[in-house]
Amino acid sequence: MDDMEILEQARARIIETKSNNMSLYGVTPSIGRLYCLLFFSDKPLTLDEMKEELGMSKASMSLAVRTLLELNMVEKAWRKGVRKDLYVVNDDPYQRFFDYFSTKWRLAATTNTKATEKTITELQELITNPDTSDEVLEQAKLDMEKLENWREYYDWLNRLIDSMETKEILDFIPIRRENQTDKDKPGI
Amino acid sequence: MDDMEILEQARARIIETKSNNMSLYGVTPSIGRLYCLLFFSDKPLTLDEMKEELGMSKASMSLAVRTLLELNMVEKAWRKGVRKDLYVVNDDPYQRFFDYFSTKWRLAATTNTKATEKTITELQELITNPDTSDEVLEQAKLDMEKLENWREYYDWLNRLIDSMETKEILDFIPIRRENQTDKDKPGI
DNA sequence: AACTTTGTTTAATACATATTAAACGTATTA
DNA sequence: TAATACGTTTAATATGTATTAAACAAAGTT
Repeated sequence: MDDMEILEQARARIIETKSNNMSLYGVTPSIGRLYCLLFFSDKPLTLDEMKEELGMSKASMSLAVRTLLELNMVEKAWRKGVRKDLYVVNDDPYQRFFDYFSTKWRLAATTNTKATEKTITELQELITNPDTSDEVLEQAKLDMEKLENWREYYDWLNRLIDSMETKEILDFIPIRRENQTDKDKPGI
Repeated sequence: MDDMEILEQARARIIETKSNNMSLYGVTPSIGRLYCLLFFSDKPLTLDEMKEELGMSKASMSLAVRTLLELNMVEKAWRKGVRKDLYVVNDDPYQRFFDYFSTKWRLAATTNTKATEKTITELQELITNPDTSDEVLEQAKLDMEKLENWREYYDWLNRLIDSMETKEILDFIPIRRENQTDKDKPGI
């Protein structure tokens, strides 16, 4: 096996693993493979190049790229004299992780909070209303307790997402730089 | 609209919102509805009761419950004299969140770390081998840099998941208790 | 042991989503 | 303005996953 084959095989392993695990970000393996293609590419790619490389249609590439753009996993690039749209990976895994939370999870937290608060208000009215039957009253009280527990959790979740957006989370879980050069090390 | 209808409608809103947002946990809306059914139920339910309530087959309920069990979102319950299996929700949203990370995300982090480290080793050999062609050598060096960046990130991700498993994350993002009773409050 | 009850697996079906070819709109070039 | 290049949308198809009925296995009851 020559050296080029070794390199290809090494990349193939990463692509295989990565494109499957990307289901955690809610994307399909084929979108994951596109991400990996861009990841290993040393230059921005066009839709035609992607289509060629992955053997898929241009329409698929267009949709896949849009998905990755929405997740902030790829970015548009620009090159003088090139009319076609070019794309490169956003090669910061931390940012990718944080962006995912500040879009998808934030949306869920917001939606849930709204529904929960509206419902809590309604239940409150039901509970204070003297016409409410005993059976419904008891159920409403139980539901209230559960929903307030959830509301508290969504508040916590929002603060967790805040800490990712502001990167304050890195104060708590610091990045351990590997090839730390001398000038980066704290002084004696 | 009588009080029972108001209660039902209130629950319906939560169920609607929640069962859709649960796609973040990688489960389908129908599994989400099952989770909500158990959430609002004031007693453990059997497969037959779930099937009845949601109008689905017993086989579906069996599969759905297993999925929720794997995610630690429901637990088996037991009642004297009841032969059928009983299930209740694990009603701790924080725990549910943490469990999700310590299973799904941990698995991804572990898998990716292994693939990445194995590949880094291979690339290292390729780089130190004097027979490697210049073209491959250059590519290998670029790949190395990217992969080491990722390895660092997986290390960070693992430590984040650690902090959820140990709940140390709550030292950084504390829970804001709402109906805090006097005895819970810190002394003067 | 024979008969029930309960939960799971299997194989078939229904449903949803990913993918594509073709039509379309828009910008660029000549 | 006509002609070309490019990306997106649309409508149809392919593929995969969710769901179910029926067969099966395991445990409980008589």
